Amino acid sequence: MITIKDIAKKAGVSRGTVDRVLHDRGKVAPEKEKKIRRIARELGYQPNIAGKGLAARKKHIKIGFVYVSSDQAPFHGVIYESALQYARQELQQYGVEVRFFPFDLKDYEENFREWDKRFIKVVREQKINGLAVVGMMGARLQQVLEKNGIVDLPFVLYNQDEDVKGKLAYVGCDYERAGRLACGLAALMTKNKAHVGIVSLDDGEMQSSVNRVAGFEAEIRERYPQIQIVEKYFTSNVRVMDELFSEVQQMMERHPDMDVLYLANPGDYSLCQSIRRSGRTSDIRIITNDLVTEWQREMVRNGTIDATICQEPEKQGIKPLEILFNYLALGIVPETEWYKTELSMRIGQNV
Amino acid sequence: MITIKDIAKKAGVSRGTVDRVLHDRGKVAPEKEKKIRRIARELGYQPNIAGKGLAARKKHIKIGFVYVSSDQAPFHGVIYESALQYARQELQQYGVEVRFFPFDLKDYEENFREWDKRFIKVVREQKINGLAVVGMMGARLQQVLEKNGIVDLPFVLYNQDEDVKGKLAYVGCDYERAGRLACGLAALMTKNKAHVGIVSLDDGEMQSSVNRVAGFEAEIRERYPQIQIVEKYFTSNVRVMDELFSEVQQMMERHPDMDVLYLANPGDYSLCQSIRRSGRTSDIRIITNDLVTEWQREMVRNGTIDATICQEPEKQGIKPLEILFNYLALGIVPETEWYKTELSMRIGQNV
DNA sequence: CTGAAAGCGCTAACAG
DNA sequence: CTGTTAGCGCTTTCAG
Repeated sequence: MITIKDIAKKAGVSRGTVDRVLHDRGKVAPEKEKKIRRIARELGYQPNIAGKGLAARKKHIKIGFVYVSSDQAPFHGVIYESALQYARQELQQYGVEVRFFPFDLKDYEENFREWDKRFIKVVREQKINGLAVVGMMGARLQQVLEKNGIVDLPFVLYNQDEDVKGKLAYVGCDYERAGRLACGLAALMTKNKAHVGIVSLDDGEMQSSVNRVAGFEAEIRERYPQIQIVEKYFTSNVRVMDELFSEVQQMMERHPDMDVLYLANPGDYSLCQSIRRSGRTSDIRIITNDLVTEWQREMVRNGTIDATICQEPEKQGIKPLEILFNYLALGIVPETEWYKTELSMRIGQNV
Repeated sequence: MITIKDIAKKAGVSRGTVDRVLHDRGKVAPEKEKKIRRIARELGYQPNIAGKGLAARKKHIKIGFVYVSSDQAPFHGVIYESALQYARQELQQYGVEVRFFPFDLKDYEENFREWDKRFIKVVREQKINGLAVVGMMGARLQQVLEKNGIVDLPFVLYNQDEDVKGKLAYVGCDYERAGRLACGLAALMTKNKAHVGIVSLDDGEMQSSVNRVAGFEAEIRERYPQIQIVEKYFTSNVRVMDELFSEVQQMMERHPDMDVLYLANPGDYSLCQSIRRSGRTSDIRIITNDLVTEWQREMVRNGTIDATICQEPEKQGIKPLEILFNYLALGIVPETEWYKTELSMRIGQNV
């Protein structure tokens, strides 16, 4: 294994100088620099991670993690728990500290000034070196930081992509592909001729949901001409849980041939239970997204939900921290701008 | 973070002594030992992995990796490639060397004496510290080693479990569960009333295949009383690829209601293509296992295969090495005896 | 049985 | 601009 020491000896300089060249810090005489780079290349120098890891504690790295704390979003709960555990189990060993910034969607709209203020304060005082931010907040926070003179903070987004200055990477699934996968499942369930009702608990503007539906439709066009979407229903009014059910019932009455229901953004899964209890719909196949609570798992096990498409929430919590750690502590730039989480299909036998 | 130094100071001993106690090496005065253990516990000492990692090079660890090299087994090719890359990219950094021992199933039966001899020679001369061995060879190799006076080598098995002395862990899927999953898929495809033909390219004794079929049948008993297995056909005669197809055709003629074909151990996937080409079977659903060659992927994409169940071959190559490294270099004992690889379902949309 | 010292590879801090 | 030094946490070795 080639070490920085080998390079230094061969180049007739000190390890410090080699380090400077390899990390573009400080000034080094041009000829020396060239020589060092050449030798490093020739020898095929690969920095040793264990060494870097040990030395990383000198950097006193601090990472901020912004996440959705609402109890209404168990999916984000899993993300947070995973991040927390990773921070404590792994990053702590390298002297890296992680500051968590919970925010509640509804609450934030009312008290964003206060939230922002506290956020800025902590980022500034604690000298945060990088941020992992849930998509949808990235651009907003970047703006807030800039307004307060904090620039050049590396960002990693997760769960939802955004175009943000300083973005190192995005960690999350391909929602369009998730929709395609749902369509493939619908095809599998119906010998390629499903009559699909799509229901989503959002206003029809939510990116994830929009992309899922788009993927579903694209797959119909490209592969399953016999599949029909009989109706789409979007609603963001969360107080109408029972009403939603009666809407779906009416939908099914309007389309007696409907045999697949795709919940693009199911929110509360109680709808599935209501449908099953209503009896006469027992042979409709229900496809949902995500699987985080034990209750949801149980619904898949007992057939209330026929299939569901998951997107690795754990990875969405861990990977952003890992990317930031690699970047800040080890100097490793992410290989890709988009770390795709795996889309896995779950049925009763593999929840 | 608590270090070994903190413990030493608090206990009034040297770091060396603490190290001895914590790793049960050498003798330490009983009172000192107790004190050190107590302090370590009280302080919640957690060894630092980066530190251990760096110091690990002093151990000159060598790991042996025994794998199936046959070109007939692309699945094992993926395992090998993954292990190789992991060895080069990760383990090499810690000064760990990996010696690979390919063996060809047929060839081995003829020349096992020679193979064994070479194996023993390398293990002894290179002072191999641990072995990752493909299941089915574990017990045999353990025996050979013992006969040659080499004992106490830690083993990690993969792909197939065995009861082997010194086994640290097994890495592989739950084949019974894979069979259950296949049954769940069959149910999904047929509104829970499939007529299934099972075909497997083995003599009916192969563990993985036996367990898959058992799982399939168990799931029928427990969940899908309406599903029937119309026929099972096993053959290990590989020269009869075309014959196999005509066997399956006859099977389908005997059971015109057969609508799902489960290939428990497909070997060569050409059968699927033959079936599709024969035309009149276009609405039969085919479920297979594993997905490694581009050709197989293409068959899933274009609908020749409807669904397939994968078992993470990459992990089967990497994890055994990781377990051995953790054990030998970092002193970390595996948390579980069975590292289950994930069973994922693949259809045209997520190959 | 125990302590002291050296060193794994890398980086930051300091002194020139 | 450059070299030297110290140290991250751990393990091995050597000397007692």
